[in-house]
Amino acid sequence: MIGDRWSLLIVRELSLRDCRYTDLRDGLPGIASNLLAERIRRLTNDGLVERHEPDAAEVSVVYRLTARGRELLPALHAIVLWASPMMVSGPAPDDRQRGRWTAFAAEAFLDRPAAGREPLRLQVDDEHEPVVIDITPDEVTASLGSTDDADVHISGSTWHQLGLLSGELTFADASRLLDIRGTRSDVQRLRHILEMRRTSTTSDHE
Amino acid sequence: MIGDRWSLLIVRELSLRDCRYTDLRDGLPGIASNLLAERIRRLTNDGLVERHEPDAAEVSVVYRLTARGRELLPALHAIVLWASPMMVSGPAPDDRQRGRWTAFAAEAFLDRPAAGREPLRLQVDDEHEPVVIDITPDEVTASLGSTDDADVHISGSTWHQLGLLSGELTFADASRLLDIRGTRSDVQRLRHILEMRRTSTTSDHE
DNA sequence: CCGCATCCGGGGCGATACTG
DNA sequence: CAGTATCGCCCCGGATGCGG
Repeated sequence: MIGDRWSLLIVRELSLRDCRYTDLRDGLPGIASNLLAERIRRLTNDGLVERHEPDAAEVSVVYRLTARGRELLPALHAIVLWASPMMVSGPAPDDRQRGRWTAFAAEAFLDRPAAGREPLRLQVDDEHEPVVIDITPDEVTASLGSTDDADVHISGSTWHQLGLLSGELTFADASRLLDIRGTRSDVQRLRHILEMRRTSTTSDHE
Repeated sequence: MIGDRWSLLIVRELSLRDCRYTDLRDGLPGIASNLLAERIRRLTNDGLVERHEPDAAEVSVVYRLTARGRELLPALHAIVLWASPMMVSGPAPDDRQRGRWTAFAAEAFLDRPAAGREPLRLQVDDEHEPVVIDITPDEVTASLGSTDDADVHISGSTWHQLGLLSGELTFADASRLLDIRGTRSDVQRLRHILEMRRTSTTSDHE
């Protein structure tokens, strides 16, 4: 059900937001449209994806993950955690990175344990695709776009943003490479959250 | 590196034991030999697998996971946990199940949290491929073969064994479907361990 | 036997074009 | 926007061969 090409990537796209057909097409550079159609059909038949017909307020068909499809997220997160060292340290010349993928890696890295008392909202300023990351004690959610009321703003290279939010860079290193703005206490809270995750996931290989 | 066909399955095979070329071929029904050779080459070049030349005591080339390759196990475990409901409840007519795959699912299900004070050794009697599962406070390891000093013997249908050790069946249900033998206290300990994992992973959907 | 390399259909895949 | 249709190609699967 999920072993063939593109299927898990479609799930990844749908994990961040419900998508129209063209959203998926844009989010999966290189996919052929016949393959996208067939993969959606398969995933729908297998009960991982729902097709949502447009009602009065809506304009277009929307695909969304079912509960069963969402159960794949821990597996995707584990894969992303495994891959993030390579994404950060050795991006090939023609590798691309998108803000939404940074968001997904951040969800993977921050998801599991508790994350602090008060909610924290990050604005990750990617040139092409800014994302907002909300960290609450219960969960971490990312969404595309910009907000006015972020606690911390992170701008700079997409790769360094990924390094920070995936735990590959120490906060100290990342703050030299990125521009991290916010009140002293909010930045400290972010640092604390990230360092908690780092010690619990990485085996301190440096 | 791991998205194409067979690669992750090769990692799965190597996670249980070091394998010769033909071991892998046997463990991956349906793989073509040219593909196996090419996948091994890729995985080796990418640093996930090591080729071990036969020394004096050895007879044959052996492949084994590198540390980096072993870091994929959490991802594989997450996939297995996601898949096990389908493996247990709806095995298709031509689905196969092997003892070693039961062992892998058991590792996935039991791996994470602490597992009790004293080590517990299970003998899973599969007709074709019996496995021994050692549960210690620190880790769960499975190996192929039989042992004399198991604490608990589990015999019966391979599917039911998988259901028990992957948490899909309650211990009560499984003990009706399987033959579970051991001292009263050892069986209770097994039951306790399995029920701990069940409550922490499943959302009690029954 | 073991560890591959080679050869050979067939089908999935990738790119483009097309349509309601 | 949401797909369908078509086409060439390469990758995959299955069989066989072959030196160590």
